[in-house]
Amino acid sequence: MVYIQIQNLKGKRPGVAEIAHEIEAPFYYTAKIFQRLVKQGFVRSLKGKGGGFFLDPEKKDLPLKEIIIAIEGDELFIGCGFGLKNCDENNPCPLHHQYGLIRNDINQLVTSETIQSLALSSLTNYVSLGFSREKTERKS
Amino acid sequence: MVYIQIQNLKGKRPGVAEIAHEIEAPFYYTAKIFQRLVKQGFVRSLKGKGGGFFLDPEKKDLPLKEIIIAIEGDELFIGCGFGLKNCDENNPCPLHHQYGLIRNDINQLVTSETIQSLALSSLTNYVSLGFSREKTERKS
DNA sequence: CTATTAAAAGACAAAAAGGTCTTTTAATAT
DNA sequence: ATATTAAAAGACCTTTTTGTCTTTTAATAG
Repeated sequence: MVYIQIQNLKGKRPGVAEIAHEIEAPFYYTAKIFQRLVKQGFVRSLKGKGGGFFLDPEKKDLPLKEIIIAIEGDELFIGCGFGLKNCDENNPCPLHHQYGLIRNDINQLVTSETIQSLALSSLTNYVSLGFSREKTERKS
Repeated sequence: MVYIQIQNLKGKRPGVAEIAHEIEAPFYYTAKIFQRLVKQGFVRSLKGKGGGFFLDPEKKDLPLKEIIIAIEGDELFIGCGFGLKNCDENNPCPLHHQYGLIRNDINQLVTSETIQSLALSSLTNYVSLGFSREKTERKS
């Protein structure tokens, strides 16, 4: 989704083949995943010539966290480091406190960053896409 | 494994039924997992009356990291936050730096903690097992 | 209107993870 | 020795994840 938004900001709409190549995933598998994302409303698509994927202007500022929760649930953000069901403040597992600090940082990261913020920083900073090895031109 | 060591420190050797109950996992599934851990040398076992699982004195001070790597590889400790194969310092993904900080903390945690250190802190501190809801007596 | 392009839908299939059960082996206690 | 206990081994099954392919639908260009 970040890659799509980066391309959108450049006025392009990438298709399955392009996205699959960038993230080094199989074509058909990537296609299926985006079918789900479109159905869930996170991404929009256009068929036919010049078609491809793009982000709804209202969705591009969603924090990563909401997208992750919609796709795989909130276990990462609230769950125990050992995966115990009964672990909480009253009944902490041996890793409870220390893992809690890390989990807080994860929450902080995915709450403050959005598809748009990551896309913009990829374009603004001297940071290549991470996806492919194409060279980014700097603004200067 | 931490639960086993806690029990070992109390002079007991828990069996599959007890461990499975504590971690709220199915009996047979738990049994299979420990068969693997025994085969890999992380845990030892004794059959028959009074039998059960216990940690080799030499293994109980292994950092969690080594155990995790042996079981599921080192992806968690070196991998990209977005799961990209091509992501590195020269070609960073949009999350590279920020996720790197979190990954460092994870590495720090699993490098400094061992089965023994966690077992001891469960027994020493006012910290219940996290596993069951049994009350811990304080030392005082 | 027709050809072309590209995603959507849905059927399949392979592989991995999760889970169950039976039989065998190795301890211990009597 | 024998009975009992408990893990080891391995067969088997179910569910989920991953991956592939064909057909259909929708958009655009000419």
